[in-house]
Amino acid sequence: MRSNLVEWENAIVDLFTNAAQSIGLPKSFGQIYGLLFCRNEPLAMDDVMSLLDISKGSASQGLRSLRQLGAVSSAFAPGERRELYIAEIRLRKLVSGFLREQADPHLEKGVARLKQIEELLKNVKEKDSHQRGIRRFEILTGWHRQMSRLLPWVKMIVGKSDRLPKKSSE
Amino acid sequence: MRSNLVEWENAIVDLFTNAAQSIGLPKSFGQIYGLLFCRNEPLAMDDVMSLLDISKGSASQGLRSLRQLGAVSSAFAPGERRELYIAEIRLRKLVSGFLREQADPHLEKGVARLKQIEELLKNVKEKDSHQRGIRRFEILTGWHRQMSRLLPWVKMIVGKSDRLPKKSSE
DNA sequence: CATTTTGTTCAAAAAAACTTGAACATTATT
DNA sequence: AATAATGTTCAAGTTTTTTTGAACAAAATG
Repeated sequence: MRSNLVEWENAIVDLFTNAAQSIGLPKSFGQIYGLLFCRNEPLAMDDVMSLLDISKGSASQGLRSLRQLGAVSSAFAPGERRELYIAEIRLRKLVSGFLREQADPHLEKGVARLKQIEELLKNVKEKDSHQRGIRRFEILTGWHRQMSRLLPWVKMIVGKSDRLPKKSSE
Repeated sequence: MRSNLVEWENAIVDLFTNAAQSIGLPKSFGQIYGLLFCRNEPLAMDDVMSLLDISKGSASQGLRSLRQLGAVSSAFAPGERRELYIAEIRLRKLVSGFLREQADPHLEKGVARLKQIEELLKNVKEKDSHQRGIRRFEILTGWHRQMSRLLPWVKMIVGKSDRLPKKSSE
């Protein structure tokens, strides 16, 4: 990574770049979040662009999506016209934002799809096919229920001891 | 979807096609799993290819990966030389296979990356940067611990009432 | 052992996802 | 009001991922 950042910052940006990709987010989102995560002071979009060598478009879209995910929030500074950004570092918030924006919508689409399948099954004439379809429908319905139950638990569990004891004073 | 399947089967294949993509697996994996999920009898690779209109390569790779994920297993039938496949329908198995193959490796890579960051921090001369880096390292370590704790819970919770009560006899 | 059946591999083609940058919009400054 | 600063959008370009299919390997059959 060609760069403007110190070594350990680069390593962290890399770490988040990978993490982002592994949960299905673009590389640039990871880079941006990683950079903000490293810094104590809020950064402007311009800073993000120049420190990471990414385009205006990526920076703009990345910051917007990260804000929507609750992974980044705006900060204000006196005598500063530009919008400034800081990383959300509470894991609970990150996880719940991610689930809200990514998992929940899928579960909802799931309901719609299940309904559609149920409809289709009503028009099935052959007995065997119908019975087989009903069985599959029931299985999927069960899965859906279980996943719906799971998410709240995840949000809870991850919240437990979120904040670390502060060793180094800051 | 141009096809050889009945309507409701197509709808289910579609559902899994989407599900696969949303968890970062290729479309074709979803199609294959979806097809097997619909059927009572095991299918051969040939059947998968022709029923879904996908290439040999996709079928071969898809079946292999699905087996590795524990989402599909081989079945044998008398007087059949080809290998036959059936879908694993226990959600617990599906989830734990997915976590084992996808999440666990990332957590392990995470440990390595954290170690690397820790190393880099040892060479940091400026006090401020060092302190900031240490703090970030601690946060990441905490996150890692929490995620490691979470996964076993997920595997547990999804297992609870896995099998549905059988309404329609089959 | 030649042939057929079944399955794997992998380079090239196709498709999908991401990034860029220039044009546009909006709001502040002079 | 003109200019400058900041931010958004989106078509086109780039990169990455997925799919295809032909060549190859392995095992069964005649």
